[in-house]
Amino acid sequence: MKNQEIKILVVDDEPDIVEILRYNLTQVGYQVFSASDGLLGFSEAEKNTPHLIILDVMMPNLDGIATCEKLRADERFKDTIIMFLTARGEDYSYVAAFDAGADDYITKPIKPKVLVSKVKGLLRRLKGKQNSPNIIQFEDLVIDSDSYKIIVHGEEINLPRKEFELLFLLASKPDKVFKRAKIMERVWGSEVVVGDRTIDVHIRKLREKVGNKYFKTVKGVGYKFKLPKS
Amino acid sequence: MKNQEIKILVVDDEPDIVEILRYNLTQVGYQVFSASDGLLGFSEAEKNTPHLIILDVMMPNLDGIATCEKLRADERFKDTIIMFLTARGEDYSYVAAFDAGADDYITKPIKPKVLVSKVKGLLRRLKGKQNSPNIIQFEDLVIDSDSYKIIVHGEEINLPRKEFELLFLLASKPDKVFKRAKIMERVWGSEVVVGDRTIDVHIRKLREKVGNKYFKTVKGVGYKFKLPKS
DNA sequence: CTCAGTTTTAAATTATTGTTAATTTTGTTA
DNA sequence: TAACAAAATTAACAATAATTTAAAACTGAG
Repeated sequence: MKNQEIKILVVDDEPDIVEILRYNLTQVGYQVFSASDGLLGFSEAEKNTPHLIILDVMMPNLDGIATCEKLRADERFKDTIIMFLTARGEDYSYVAAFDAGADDYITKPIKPKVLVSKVKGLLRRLKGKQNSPNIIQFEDLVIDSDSYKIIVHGEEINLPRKEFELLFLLASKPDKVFKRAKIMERVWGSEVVVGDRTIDVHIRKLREKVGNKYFKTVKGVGYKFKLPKS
Repeated sequence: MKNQEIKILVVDDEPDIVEILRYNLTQVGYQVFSASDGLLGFSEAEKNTPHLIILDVMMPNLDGIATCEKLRADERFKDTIIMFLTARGEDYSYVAAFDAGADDYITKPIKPKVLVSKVKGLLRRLKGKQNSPNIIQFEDLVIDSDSYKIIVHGEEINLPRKEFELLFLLASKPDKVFKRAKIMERVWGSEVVVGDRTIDVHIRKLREKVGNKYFKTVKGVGYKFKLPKS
């Protein structure tokens, strides 16, 4: 995975700090997003699914620790690396940070070299594990998660977000049945509450657009992505 | 995975440090092994395949960095988490550590709470990955609980939920007789009340689909899954 | 603010699965 | 082996779950 493909989200209420981080990380080639408090940070994370999130501990609305807990409680971010930003000497806070599920922390004032080293180190780990290729391909179906686009025997189709994510989830483990609860958790997130019929409707749209043959209903359990040949 | 099942290897030449680590980690329930230098550490790792290894940077025979590189070069340890132990202030060393493929580091003097927090955090990540495929297999029968599907001499059959769960239960302990009450509890749940004939009917359907030879009735007691050969 | 596209809900319909009840068969035991 | 209880069998029925449609609610871009 190239640096350009790596998304980092910076969450801090001090614009100066955000800028320092953005500057240094952009310099090395990462894509940087930002948000000014925990709540906004969480929605930003939902939107971009960044690879790494840097959270300031002290923030309005939802502090770093709480944000981290919220993220860790969410299936969608189980592989996301979380890093804390803390003022030097606040010793208590970084114990709490690790308890909340953080992967590392960095102290203010920020030293660019240390920052970049840490980030690189943390991301290195990601690379090995990142066994989810951005493109899934079967006979006459290509699923490209960079552009939220699929190609069905030559024809290019853009899928809306939820539809795409549902398809991507199912297709990531062909033949595995995903229970409705799991689908809910992975595609909609644990906090959102929507009816079960919503999943059905999205499946229906996918069957329409992608092809009925790919989707198998397992009544009472969930759905699975079926390989055409088998 | 329970804490008791998690193996941690501590490699350091200072017995005091080893003891501090061992004490704190054992306290939380982990299994702790130790070795006094890099070479011994490596053989110990080969013997126990620990989930996490804590390496001191400064060690005789093979220092931490070199040991880490040696471990990382070995397929068997590609999923092992490696953590470094370093004296505070040796800034250079932890850059080198990450380069060698470390996952994290901790500075001396060791603060127990920080140590345990870090270890927990790193292991959290491991837990998600450790998913064993839930497949039971006999001669000409494969029961795959990921896909709610069975294969009987080559032929794929999709089973409805209750039927599958009943089959899975019985097949999970071949030759063990499951009492009707037990089956009821496990497949239907304790709140639901249905007649005893319901089980019979499901068994019948399974005999039809999976093959009569697998199911043995124990009159007055329940049913068991019988291995064809035995 | 408005519009187009997306997402969710609701309700009628259809399909599948699970349960029951009536009947036959089997196995056990006196 | 007759008599009884338990289990198998069958088909009809009930319950549950999914599909389909259409329309409402929401969202973000301009």
